Amino acid sequence: MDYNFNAIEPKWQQFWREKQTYRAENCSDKPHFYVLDMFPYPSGAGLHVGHPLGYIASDIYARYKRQCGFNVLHPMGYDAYGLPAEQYAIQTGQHPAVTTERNIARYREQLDKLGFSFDWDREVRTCDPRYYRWTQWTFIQLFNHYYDERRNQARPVSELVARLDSGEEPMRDGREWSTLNEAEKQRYLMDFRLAYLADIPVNWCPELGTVLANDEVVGGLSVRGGHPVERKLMRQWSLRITAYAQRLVDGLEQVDWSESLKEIQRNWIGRSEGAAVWFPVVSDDPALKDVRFEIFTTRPDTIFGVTFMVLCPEHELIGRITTPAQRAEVEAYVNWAKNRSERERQAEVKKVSGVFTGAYALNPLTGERVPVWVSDYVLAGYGTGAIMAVPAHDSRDFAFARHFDLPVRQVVAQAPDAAEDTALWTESMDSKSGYCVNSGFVTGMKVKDAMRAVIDKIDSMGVGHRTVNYRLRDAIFSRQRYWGEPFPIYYKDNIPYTIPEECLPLTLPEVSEFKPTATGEPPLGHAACWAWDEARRCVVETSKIDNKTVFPLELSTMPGFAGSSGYYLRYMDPHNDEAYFSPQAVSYWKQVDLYVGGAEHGTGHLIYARFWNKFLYDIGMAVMDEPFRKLINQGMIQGRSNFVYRSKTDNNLFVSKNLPGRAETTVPIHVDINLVDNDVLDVERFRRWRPEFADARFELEEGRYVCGWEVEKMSKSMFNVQNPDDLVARYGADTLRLYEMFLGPVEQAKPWDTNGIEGVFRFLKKFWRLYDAVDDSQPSPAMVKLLHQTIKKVTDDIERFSFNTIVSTMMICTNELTASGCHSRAVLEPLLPLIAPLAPHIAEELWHQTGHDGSVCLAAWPRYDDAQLVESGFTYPVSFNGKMRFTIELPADAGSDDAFAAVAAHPAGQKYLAGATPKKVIFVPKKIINVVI
RNA sequence: GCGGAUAUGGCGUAAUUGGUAGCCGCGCUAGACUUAGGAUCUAGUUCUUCACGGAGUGGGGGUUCGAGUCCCCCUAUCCGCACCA
Repeated sequence: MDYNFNAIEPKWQQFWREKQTYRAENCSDKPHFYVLDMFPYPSGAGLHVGHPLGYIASDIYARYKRQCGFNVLHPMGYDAYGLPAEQYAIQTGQHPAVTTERNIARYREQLDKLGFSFDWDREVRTCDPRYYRWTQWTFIQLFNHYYDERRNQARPVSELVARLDSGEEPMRDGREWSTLNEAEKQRYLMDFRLAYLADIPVNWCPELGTVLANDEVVGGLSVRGGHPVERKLMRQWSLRITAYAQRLVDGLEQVDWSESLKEIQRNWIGRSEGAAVWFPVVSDDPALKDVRFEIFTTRPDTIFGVTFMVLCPEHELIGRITTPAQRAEVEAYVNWAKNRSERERQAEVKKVSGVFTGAYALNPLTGERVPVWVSDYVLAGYGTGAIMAVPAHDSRDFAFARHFDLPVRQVVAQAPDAAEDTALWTESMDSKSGYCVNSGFVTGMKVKDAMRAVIDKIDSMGVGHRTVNYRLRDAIFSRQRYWGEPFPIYYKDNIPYTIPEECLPLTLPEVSEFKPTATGEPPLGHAACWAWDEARRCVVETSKIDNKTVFPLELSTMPGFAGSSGYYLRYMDPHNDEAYFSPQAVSYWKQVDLYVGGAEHGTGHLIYARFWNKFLYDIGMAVMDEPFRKLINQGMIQGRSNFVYRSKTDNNLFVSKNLPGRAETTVPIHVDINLVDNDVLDVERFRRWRPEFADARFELEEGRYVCGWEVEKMSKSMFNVQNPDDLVARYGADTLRLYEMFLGPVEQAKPWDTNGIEGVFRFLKKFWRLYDAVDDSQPSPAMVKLLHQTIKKVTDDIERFSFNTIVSTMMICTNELTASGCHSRAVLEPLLPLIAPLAPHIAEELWHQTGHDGSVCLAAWPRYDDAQLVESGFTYPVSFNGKMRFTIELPADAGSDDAFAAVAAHPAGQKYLAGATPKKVIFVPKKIINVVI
């Protein structure tokens, strides 16, 4: 019988569905294991071959663990809120819920065809009220907690209020708590809440009525529509993720992630140690008597080289310190800087700009007067928005000093007694190696020692202290969008209050339009029913707002990362209507043991989810501080485009790639990769592809038209998108699964290329044929050894996620069994559980054909036997005195005399034994031989 | 500019982690079988040479009996961050 995947695959997929083969229980005697994929956003385009790469890898591991006797949780769901569905809604009026539902159905259909072992019973969708209820609930908890720096964890705001009420804790700004009214108290508490409302500079596009991300603005105009964009302060919800910066850095030590991804996160968080120093303003004006700037520096050792100071254009002190003579110029500059988009500013980094305020500050260590400048090379969002400029040892300060002709003073040199460095005529010396010079009490010290000494000094003088700064910013949590989670927030006297937890979910209301309102409010402003009745505790018509008992609800919605930050916890207990997840469920599964997904989420989802989890840990919900124990980043699948070459002189003539006539062709033209097989063009289908090619003629090489190719991004416009459905229809899911793994290491980025898929398909057919006539004959020792080698290799490879080599190993095994005509049940049967994780359908079918009941996907993982492995000749790795090690191959019947001789004959043996035989050779098969000389 | 990674046949890759470089697959060459196929099987395929042999893991140096693997210096490509004080 032929290998008919079309009959086999649907049959077993149905079998698994009916028997609920992959259902996970929340309690079991077995050890638990949680394998998770990053859930997809169900886009209208459906799955392409890049999506399943990670899913296949995780599925292999999940199946393997199941066969090893683990209770495996392997769920799947959808990140269903998002922009594309909403953009589509604006264009067509089609409700995002409808398109999302349709896309999910299509995704599910595509996923089902690939034979994944997901427990679909646990599916979650972020747009499902039964799910986002808990996203809203978490937001309320964030709102109601603050970060206690001393205990280093989130604590209820109510505790803080109690301490303020009792007078145990003074207010930070020195005011008296008991004298404040409700609004003032709430405003004060807002600076502590982990979810807080604050004025934040954003890119606001009045025409589009929305905030735009930096990458949506070019040259001060919106990418979509080309409307002007202004920098504007807007009240936005934010999450105080910066409170967790240190723990987010520290937690990386506990997780098994690639070093490069950890490094990406460390850089993103950007921890830097340094000092905060106060520079008092020099002025006769009594109003400025106690005014001082706080600066942050990582190079306190260079404080003796400060020749000027720079404030960011947004700095609050600029208005107060600017002298009348400079006022007009400063205001013009600040204004200019303010209206520059983030994009423009970044594009013109090398252009030096700035203006002198007329004011001077006092260097607290030297007592020297230095001018204070304003420039946009100092960023408002980092440190204190003010710096001490040391042009000799900072390249940016150097550029500024050269441009405005400010003095440059060397305070670090390669040697303590070095002459002044002429290199400083052209560039700064930023290196931290060397010695301090011209630096008062630290002169002659090494830079590193001076850093410590200066910090100690400013600390004792009371003009500064040691401190740590982070590059990480708080996460803006508001979106002026419809298709997202509504905030469980209403406003009373402009003060936000949370909806009572029992009233959740606060379901997304229907709106008449998905666009912003005429007054520039988010789409929820169109909702007829979007007001909160405080007394009746329910949502009522917007028209009933009276600000006495009925109040307006928040109109913006949460961003995409809200729903994806805790979904992995919900899978543990997805049907729970009483809680996010039960304590029993979370204390059973604990955390994700293996997480598979793209590295592009390194600075987004993977940071937010860790923050979310740490917060839930602090409030006693999660039981682990880190959510994802091991993480594998699947490499991006790029497209492999094909090209045809059109003659310059004849529009209908196409020249094959390797012909001399190629030189006389135009730029290569993209051709749909579905018309190409192994780079050979199907000329008939090409003519039918588009009317303009109907009359195409071809200059062929050896009767074929060979296309050119190039690796590009996978995109529709390049006709290089590969749809997995086509390949499943042609080769079956098992072949596709195997081939995606065979392509190369999972973690490596690689172009999609179907050129090798035939080989994998051939292997499965060959494997299938092995089982044509299984007999009960005694296998030869060589075949037994082959079996055990295969088991060992496959087991090792799965454990180290080297899935591409598993396929090779199975191919070698199949080739050898075929070549020696082995059909022995004793060898063939154990191979089936072995291949089941990779190609579950064929394994299942053959398992039944060899006379088994039940599912091979639940059958025990085969064990290898060392004794069988060494049956017929094997390799001894050898070590000399535990130091040297090398491999000697010996026949199976070799005795210790042969081992002595082999060691002595080996180059290493000749050198270290000098012709003598070793006294003793200890050898353990497949391990080490110690040679005693 | 800073940080990280990678570099092996015509192509995708492998190498028991310091021990015979090129497994497996694609492609290619030759052949077998054939009811002519996008089927199956066999042999060959790093380069160079008629051959013996020689060279060979981006380039250069080093450690070692022995280096694709470890160390130093370059080069190229990819990714992340980017005026972060």
